[in-house]
Amino acid sequence: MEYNFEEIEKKWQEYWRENKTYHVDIDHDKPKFYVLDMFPYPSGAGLHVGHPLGYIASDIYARYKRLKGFNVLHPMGYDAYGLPAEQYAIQTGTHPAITTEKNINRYREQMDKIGFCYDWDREVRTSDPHYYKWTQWTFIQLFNSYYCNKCKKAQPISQLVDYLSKQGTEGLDVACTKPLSFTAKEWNAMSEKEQQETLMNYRLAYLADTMVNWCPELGTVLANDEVQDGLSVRGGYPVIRKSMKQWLLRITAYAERLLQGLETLDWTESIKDVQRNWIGKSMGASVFFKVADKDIDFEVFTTRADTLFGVTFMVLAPEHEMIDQLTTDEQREEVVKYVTWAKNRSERERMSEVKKVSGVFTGSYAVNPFNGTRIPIWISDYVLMGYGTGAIMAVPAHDSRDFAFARHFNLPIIQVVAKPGEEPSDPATWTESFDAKEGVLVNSEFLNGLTVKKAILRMIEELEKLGIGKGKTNYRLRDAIFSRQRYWGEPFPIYYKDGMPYAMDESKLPLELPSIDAYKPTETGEPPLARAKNWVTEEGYPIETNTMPGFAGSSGYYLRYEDPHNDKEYFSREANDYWQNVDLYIGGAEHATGHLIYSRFWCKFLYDIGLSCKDEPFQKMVNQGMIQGRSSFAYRVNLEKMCEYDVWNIIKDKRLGVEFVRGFKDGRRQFDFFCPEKGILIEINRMGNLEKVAGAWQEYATSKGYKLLLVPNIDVLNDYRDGTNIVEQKIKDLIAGKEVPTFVDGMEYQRGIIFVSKNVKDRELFSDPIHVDINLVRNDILDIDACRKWRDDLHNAHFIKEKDKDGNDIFVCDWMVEKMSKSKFNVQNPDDLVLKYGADTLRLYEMFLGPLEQSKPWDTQGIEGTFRFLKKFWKLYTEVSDEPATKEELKVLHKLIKKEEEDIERISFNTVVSAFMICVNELTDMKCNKREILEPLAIMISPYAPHIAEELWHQMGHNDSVVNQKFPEFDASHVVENTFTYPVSFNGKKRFDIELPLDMKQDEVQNAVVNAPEAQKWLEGVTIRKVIFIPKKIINIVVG
RNA sequence: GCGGAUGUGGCGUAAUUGGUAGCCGCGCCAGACUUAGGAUCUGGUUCCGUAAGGAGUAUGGGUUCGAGUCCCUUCAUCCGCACCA
Repeated sequence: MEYNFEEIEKKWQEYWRENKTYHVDIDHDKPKFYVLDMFPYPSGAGLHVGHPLGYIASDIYARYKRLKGFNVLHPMGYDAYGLPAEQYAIQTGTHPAITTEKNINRYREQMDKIGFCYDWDREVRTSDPHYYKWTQWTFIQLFNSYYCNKCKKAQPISQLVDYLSKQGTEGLDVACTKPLSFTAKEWNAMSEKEQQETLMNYRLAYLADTMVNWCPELGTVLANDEVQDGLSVRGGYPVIRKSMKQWLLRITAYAERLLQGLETLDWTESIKDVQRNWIGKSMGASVFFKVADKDIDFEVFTTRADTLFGVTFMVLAPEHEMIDQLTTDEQREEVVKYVTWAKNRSERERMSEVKKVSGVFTGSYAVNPFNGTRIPIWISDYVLMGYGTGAIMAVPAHDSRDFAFARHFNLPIIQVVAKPGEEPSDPATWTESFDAKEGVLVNSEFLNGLTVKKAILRMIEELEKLGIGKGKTNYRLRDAIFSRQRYWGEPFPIYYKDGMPYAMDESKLPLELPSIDAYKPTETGEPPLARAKNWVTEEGYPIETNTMPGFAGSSGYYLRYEDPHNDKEYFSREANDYWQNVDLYIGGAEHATGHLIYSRFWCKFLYDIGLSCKDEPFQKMVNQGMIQGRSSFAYRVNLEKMCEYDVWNIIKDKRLGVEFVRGFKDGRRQFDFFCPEKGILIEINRMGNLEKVAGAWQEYATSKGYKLLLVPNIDVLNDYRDGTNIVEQKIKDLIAGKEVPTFVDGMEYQRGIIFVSKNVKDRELFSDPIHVDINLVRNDILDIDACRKWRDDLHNAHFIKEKDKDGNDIFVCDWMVEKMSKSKFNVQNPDDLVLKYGADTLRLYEMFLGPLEQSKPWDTQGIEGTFRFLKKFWKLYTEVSDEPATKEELKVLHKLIKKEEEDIERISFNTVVSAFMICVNELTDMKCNKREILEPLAIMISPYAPHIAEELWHQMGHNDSVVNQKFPEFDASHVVENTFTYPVSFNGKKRFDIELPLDMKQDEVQNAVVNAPEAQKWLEGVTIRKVIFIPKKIINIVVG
């Protein structure tokens, strides 16, 4: 019987659906395992072969764990809110829900064909009110919480209100936007509105005026990770900085926990590094500097308190609030000019002109607290308001940016750190700063002689003693902007009373997204929700018109899968106690600073309020690499270049008896070829171009006494096609002194693209590669007929072919690895492959391609190999016998059991496919058809190729699903050997093999090897110095 | 500039702890069968060399009886971050 994958796959997909094979429930008799794929956004383009890579890997892992006795949670759903559907809505008026639904159905259809073991009963969609009810609910909890720095967790805001009413801000240590200071009396005297305003300083979800990334084109605000190089990641539209009232999440409160938590996670170092970098913790000191002749001071943040004696100027960011106070009257005009200029620069300009030094002097001086030196205070945009205090102490000797600034404005440079063992030198002679992370302090009074590390500590000590500074930790992480001026997102459960926001009562949830007439912002620039009718509470208070960003719904989705139909709570205690967090999370690495950090924050908050039993969402994560496309190119002839090339081949090297030169120039005139001896000028070009210049050039030629030959490209091409050699004949006639018409109209030129095969000689001199559809190419050989039909403009294309070794004409294409994309005609669609080879082949091949984490090109041909393997596998089961298996057969099986277990556990899926192939090759050679081998083998391949496994399992007489079996136990006794074939090396170079019993002792082994006939040749004339014998590994004889 | 990753046949890769470099597959070569195919099967396939043999895991060096693997140097490619004080 043939391997009919089409029938088999359809049959079992239906069976699994009908029998709810993949439905899971809490089962306290089994350990749980949670395998999750990153939440997909259902884009309109559907899946290409790169998308299912991670899904197949997680599916294999999930199925494997199930065979190993785990109760495996493996759900799938959709991150259904997103910009593309909304952009489409704006353009066409189609409700984004309709577009999204359509895309989801397409995704689902594609996924179903691949045979995943998702429990679809648990599917969630972020745009479903049953789901976003809990997104809104979580937002309310964030709104009603603050972060206590002492107990290091979120607390109810009511507790803070209580505290403030009793003690004011005295002794308060909580996360806030700005440190405030007031007494209990003052607090109690505040109006309700004032109190609400004050609380905004502490809430974990708060409303504030912020500089945001505003994208006018998209009409919305974007998060930092949604902007790249001043352009929106989605769409590539310009982004400007703008101040707007926005909802923010106080993620900065969790900076330290987000950083520390990384240590407990089994993620790649590179992703952890990206997150560490994003959080950007730096430990240093905050120092207050007094301003000379004024009774004010200002604060700077530095990580290098040790270099305080090297400070020769101060720099403030142009947005610094004290600029006005610090600017002297003489400097005012210039300062205002500079600040205005700096503030109006776009983020893009500022970033692209990083190297340009600009700045202005305020006229004021700060005072060095230790030696009283007056330090000029400058303003420059190389200092950012958003980091630290927006003011720095500049140490030009040891900071490259300060150095550049000092040199530009001629400010002094003082060296305070010397390289260990080196004398300080004159900074005036330096060409760059010495960014000394290690070294010994000099010119620094009480710090002299200390190492950098010790000096920092000592300086902080001194600062604290004087009460003008203290050790401080700074984070680069910013609070997450949580408002979007869009329609297609979760509405905020917030209404406004007296201009102050209030959270709705939880009983009002979900607050459903209203329908509106158009999806654009209003004429007055308000978000689309402002178009909704009656967008007010029952009491008539207006409801927030912003919606939540994409990461709102995707931050806690993995928890909802644990209890997706719960109407009463986000998820039940019971479900969460059982399923806990995700054990294995598979997805791309591109979410490192977005989803993966927001989810961790979300989780930690839910942990703090006692909802999630774990404070990290994804215990182990694997980031699959990208699948790249293998594009095919045909070389397209550049007519000009080719014709010149052809003619040159006729005349070069005195082939026609006279010398020609290429590229002859006379003044502004330039000709392709020139023969000085006979005075012949030759120019090759398009007919049209030749006609234009013919008159003038003829005149020039006549005046010089030259003969002119203008050759239309077409003549050269005709020579090429029919070998008439008219061009050659013309040139010969000219040389012979005959009269030749300057140019003769050639035949009618049929416009058509000319292609040239890859290995045609000198092809690179006259052709350029263009993409051709990979479906037209097989083994790099182009199907010319198909290519002609592919595009209208190729109907009459001409192909210059080459010969293969049998003398057949073929057209060879070149290839290149690049991104898989429609425009490159290199997209492989999983549906097509499933149709042609079946899902099992596709699954195996995607894994076989290489290590999951690595990026690799998709080889269109390679899939045939795995297809052949499955056919070979199928054949093993043709007639299953009940005879007992032989020792060798058992050994083959158990080798595979061990290999598969070990490799799946270490996420090495590609090597398992190889191992299957080796096993099947060996069993085929042995003609093995024993049930004792084939039954466990069917179970073992089921994670990879579930359909064929299920079919064969049933064919062998079983009525239950292969999915519910147990993974076979490895029995080491089947693989023990009593002999080993040792490689014998001389001086580390392997010379021959020798089979020896494993229990042989060193001296016996030595004897056997030295006396082996193959060894004699290598022992001749040398002495044995040493014999290395490693049992079961190698024998190495050192001779000399 | 900083940080991370990767570099092995024509191609994708394998070699799990320092122990036979190139498993498995694609492609290619030869053969068998054939209704002469983009089917199937068998054998071969790192490079140089007829061979014996030699060379060989980006580069140069080191440690070791032994290095793709460990250490140092340089180069290339990819990714992330970037006036972050």
